[in-house]
Amino acid sequence: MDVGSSLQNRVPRKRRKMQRVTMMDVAKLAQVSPSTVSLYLRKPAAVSPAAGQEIARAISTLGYVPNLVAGGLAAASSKVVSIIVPSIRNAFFAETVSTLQSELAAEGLQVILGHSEYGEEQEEALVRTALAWAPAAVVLTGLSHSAETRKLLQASGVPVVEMWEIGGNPIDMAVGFSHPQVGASAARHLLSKGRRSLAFLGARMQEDHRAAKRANGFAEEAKRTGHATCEVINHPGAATVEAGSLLLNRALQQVPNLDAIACSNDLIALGALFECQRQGLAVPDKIAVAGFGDLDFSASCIPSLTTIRPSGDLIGKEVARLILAGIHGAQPTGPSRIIDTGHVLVERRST
Amino acid sequence: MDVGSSLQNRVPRKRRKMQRVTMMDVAKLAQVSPSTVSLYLRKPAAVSPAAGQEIARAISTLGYVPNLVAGGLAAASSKVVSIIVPSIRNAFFAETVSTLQSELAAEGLQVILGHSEYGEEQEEALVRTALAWAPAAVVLTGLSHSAETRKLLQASGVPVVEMWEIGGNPIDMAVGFSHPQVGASAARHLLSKGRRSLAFLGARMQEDHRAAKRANGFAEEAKRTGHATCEVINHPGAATVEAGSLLLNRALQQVPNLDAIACSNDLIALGALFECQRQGLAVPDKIAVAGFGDLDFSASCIPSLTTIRPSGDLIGKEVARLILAGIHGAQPTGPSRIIDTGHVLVERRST
DNA sequence: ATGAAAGCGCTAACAC
DNA sequence: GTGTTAGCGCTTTCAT
Repeated sequence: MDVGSSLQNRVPRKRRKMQRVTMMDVAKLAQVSPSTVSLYLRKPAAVSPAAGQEIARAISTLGYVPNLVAGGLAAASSKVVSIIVPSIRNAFFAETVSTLQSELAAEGLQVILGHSEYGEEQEEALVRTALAWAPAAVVLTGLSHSAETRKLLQASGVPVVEMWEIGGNPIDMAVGFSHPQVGASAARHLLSKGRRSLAFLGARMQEDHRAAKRANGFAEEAKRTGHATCEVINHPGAATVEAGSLLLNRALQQVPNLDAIACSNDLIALGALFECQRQGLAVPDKIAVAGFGDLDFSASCIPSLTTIRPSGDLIGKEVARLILAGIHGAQPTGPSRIIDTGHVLVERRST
Repeated sequence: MDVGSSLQNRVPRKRRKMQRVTMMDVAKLAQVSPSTVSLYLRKPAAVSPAAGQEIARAISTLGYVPNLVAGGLAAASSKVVSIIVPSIRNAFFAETVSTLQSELAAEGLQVILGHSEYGEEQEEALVRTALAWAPAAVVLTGLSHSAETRKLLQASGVPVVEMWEIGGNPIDMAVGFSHPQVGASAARHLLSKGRRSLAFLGARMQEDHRAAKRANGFAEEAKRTGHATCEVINHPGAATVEAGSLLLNRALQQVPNLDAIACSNDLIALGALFECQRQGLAVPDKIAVAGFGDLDFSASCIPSLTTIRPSGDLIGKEVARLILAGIHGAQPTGPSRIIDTGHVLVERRST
């Protein structure tokens, strides 16, 4: 039992930081070399059963927890995936991040989270710190980024996945769907119901480029298909139920004989629904309402809400798949680096 | 200029990993030693203006990004805060995490996220990996954890903040409010409106201990104050609008003359509201409805929802404050390590 | 104010 | 299968 003595020279005369248990301590207790412990930790099958037993015992008696920081430094790539979304308060991104986190955690990857708040400079700063972690991958939202952000990412050589949007050219990989097409789908649906005086209600579209693209797709399809009128109305603040009420009122003022609205978000649609109820406007008889997102309440509100489901879950899964494939060696090239998760129009009572 | 020759021995004959720009490269370009660069990065004022200029120039021409992994290893504590919540899909936690992330990012700290999905074993695993990052702090949700989790955390010496609950004894620090008191507030409010046949509608209370405590507090207050009846009804699945509809129907069956309900979550309350509307039960005349959370829609739904606001934002701010105070040296002791953020009952039309 | 030197705890060749 | 040997890129005394 020479453990005690050898432990002593681990105590320097100066700094004393609670002396974390290291791999070396485990190695000593188990009577093997540190590299064997390291090997055991990464591929248990590669060490002899006997040594494995000893190591396992040592680990548990010492309560050893591997230091991933040191591991990341030595391996020159940390087990971290950095995810940058505009806001985690947004149910869409919360869903994707949640799924992504679970999928990646199952493979031993950690998620580092950042919020850009829809700002490109903020995003750039986040990307900079993200790269400082030598991450296994970085995940960004959308395809619009500052030139510097793209440069940083490209120069880093780190796998990059842009999510929630396709249709431009990605830095590296992309998983998502086309926002103009979502807008067009909504327009076609409303038009097919015989509606002709349309409005698109959106929030924060000066910053949220994806919402703006949905609005454009909607307006263009409305115009293209013929004799419908279409107004796009923006609320500069966040997409909330409250904003939905305000927007509906503005639409009512600006669009004569308004008979249908599409919203950039189900929260806005819900607010519009409430406002219609308050004003005694029958939905869908007088005004048809379509949303986007298929949120929690959309199936159960009154009337139930026709909406477009983007599948944040699926996006999360596909992003995870791409990242894990990259880590496990398979480097997909060509079209498999862009995945279209599509969108589904869910017709309910509100139209 | 002997820079060239010394650069050569950085290129080993074997692995070649895209040769990241290091602090040493910066030092060479700026004609100073690496430690001066390091110093400059941490306290720019401590190096001479001349050297500072050179270093800054070198950094920007090389596009140097410091490696935080290496820094964390050398400094024996990484600039990471690990946050573990039951689910980020839950608007409560999304709000707190969002605030926390912003506050910490402003001080150069990264947030690592984990989801326990309300499972203690899952939480334990997450805590284990969290500690593997030698984090500056770890943030947990609630006060219920496995014994092993507590032990791990205590042994690690890392600052721990438990949030969204107080009233037990925390591992280290706690920021939140008392859930039984929230339940009691709801009960008192309903009682004060003359209601006597009460029900508490909750979801996932077998796992969500905090919701269960709100239910208990509600039931006890109802009984304590006298001649009211109270039934607690649980939906095993997640707290959704859909669940709210189901729960209201069960309450209607189980409680004769039901005249008021309190819900463990505004989503459930919203579902109940919709179901009342569907069944033609006037709210609040026939049934009063109170929620918890003050979510986005609560002020604008019909009728607007009386609810209890827990202030996830404030919790996030206070947690950040505690963590930053710890890092900056000030070690608060005693009662200042437990912060009660309280709760506010927001009375609206539904009661 | 600046630099030299000694690690932080681990991984990954490579030899045995 | 196991141990030896070098680092990974940075921080931090301690001298100068």
